[in-house]
Amino acid sequence: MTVTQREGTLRVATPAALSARARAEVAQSVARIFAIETDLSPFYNALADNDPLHWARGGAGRMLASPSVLEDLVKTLCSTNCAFSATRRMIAALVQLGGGAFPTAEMLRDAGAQTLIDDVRMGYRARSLFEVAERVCDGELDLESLRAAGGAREEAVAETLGSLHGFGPYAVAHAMQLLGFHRPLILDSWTRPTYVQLLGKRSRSDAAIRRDFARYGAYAGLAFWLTLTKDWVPG
DNA sequence: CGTCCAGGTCTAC
DNA sequence: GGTAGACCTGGACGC
Repeated sequence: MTVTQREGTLRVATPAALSARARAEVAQSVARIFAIETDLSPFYNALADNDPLHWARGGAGRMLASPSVLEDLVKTLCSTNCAFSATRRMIAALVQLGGGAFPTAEMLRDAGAQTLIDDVRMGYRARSLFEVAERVCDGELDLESLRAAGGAREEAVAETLGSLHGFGPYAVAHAMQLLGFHRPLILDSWTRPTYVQLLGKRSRSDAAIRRDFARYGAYAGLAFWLTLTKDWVPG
């Protein structure tokens, strides 16, 4: 499957023709991957002409996400306390567990925590992932309802995510960005030094960093991310 | 071959 | 409320 952009429209090409049902599923997945329902116009409109992020009005700021919230949370969990190469290895192992696609909550639960340890080699993260999978299967946790585009409340989402084992401040902030809540700053061992270097300073506390972006209000976390990744944007 | 630690978090003081 | 110590794993290092 390939996705191309032309004249403000995303076009999806598949190797073979799809049924109407499959087309709808692909369309929904692509929409979620590119956060189509996220409306960034309040952020863009609030940027003054002399704002250092004024360039973002060209359309920057969409976070690439996964088709499902579960997948985003698992990927986030697998990014904690390890090198990015390890994150990718764990995700690849999970996809193998899923038979070539990302596994469902049922598949993760049925696999069992020990398989997550022995085969996926997730280490102590296996417990956290298994607990989430179990709660989703039990109907106790409705992850898809946490999307901003679905009308979820920011405070409630932060509380729910924070209550999950293995989800501390970094993981919650990261997951919330992917869910369409752009306030929390993703503070980790990459963003902190990157920002400090950008500032040309020797160090800066988390509190000071938050103060630097407080004026962006509900988009503070997005503003922080855009500041760090400006050189990722072509042109 | 041992030590360190990377896109952190939890627990126990 | 703040902070050591432990925690799986596997690359990257020093010796």
